[in-house]
Amino acid sequence: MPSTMDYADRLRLADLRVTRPRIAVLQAVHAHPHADTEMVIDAVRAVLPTVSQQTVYGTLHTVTAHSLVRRIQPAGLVARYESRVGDNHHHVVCRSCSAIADVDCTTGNAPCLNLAHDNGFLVDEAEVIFWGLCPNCSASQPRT
Amino acid sequence: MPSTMDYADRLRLADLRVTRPRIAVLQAVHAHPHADTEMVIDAVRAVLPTVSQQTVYGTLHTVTAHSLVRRIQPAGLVARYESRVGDNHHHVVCRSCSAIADVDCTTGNAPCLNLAHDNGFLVDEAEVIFWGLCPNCSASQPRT
DNA sequence: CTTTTTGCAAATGATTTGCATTAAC
DNA sequence: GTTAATGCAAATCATTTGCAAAAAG
Repeated sequence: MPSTMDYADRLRLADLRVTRPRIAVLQAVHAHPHADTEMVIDAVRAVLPTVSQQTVYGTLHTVTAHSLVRRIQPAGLVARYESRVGDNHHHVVCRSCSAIADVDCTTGNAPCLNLAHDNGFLVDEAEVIFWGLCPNCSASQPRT
Repeated sequence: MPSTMDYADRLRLADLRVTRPRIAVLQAVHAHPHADTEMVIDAVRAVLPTVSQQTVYGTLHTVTAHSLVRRIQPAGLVARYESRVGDNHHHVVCRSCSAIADVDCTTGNAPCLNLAHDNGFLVDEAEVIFWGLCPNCSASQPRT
């Protein structure tokens, strides 16, 4: 697992100033995959109690823009963040409890990236979200 | 193109009461694919000027719940609605102007549904969103 | 020291909720 | 006549914005 030093280095590599709130945010996202902003705020404040909500919002925006974290936002849910970046993985989302899990790419080589007809769009990313029920929720809802 | 009568029939088939606002909402969604709520409100009021904003919100919710329209909400955008339902098609979204176009499914039959590992989730839908630049925006932004 | 980041407070904006009135069946 | 849908108003809630104070390089 990356140490505090690693996060400072990553910030420097991205030409960002190294601050305690930023390191705490990166740590929080790494420690809590798919956490939303509220959860990140809680985790950050466990280490730095005085960090403001807006700083966390701003920092998440900044580190997302510099690809230090990835933002995902399935329809109807608030934004979530994760530290796995640049590896083209996807997500399963529970319709009932909104739990999210990673899905490493599917059948062979991202077949969905091959558009039959792209309408003239210049496509740079294919985002796949699988919807369903997580193990817990499918157990409690035998048949809808 | 479906007539007013068709929309009434569809509402009845879904065990929904037939009202003028509902018919106007279904017409608006059909006439403006990928319209957001605001655009639907405008289109509805062009026909029925007194329909309230909340009625449109509520009606879109109701008809979505009964699968008469489909709701899509790419990350960072407001909810959009379309009348193509049940045909498992996907979308391309422009990062610059948020234009949306349909993408008919790619390699054969929804290959993305084959999860390598589903984490125990009971998956019922695979939603694919392609991100890029629409023809207009890629023309005005030669190279970013 | 200069520039960027932080914190505080207030604003924004899409969407939801509660309730009395009205329309569908 | 009953039940469900509409309209009005107010509330919610994630997220953004403006600006002065503090910290980073």
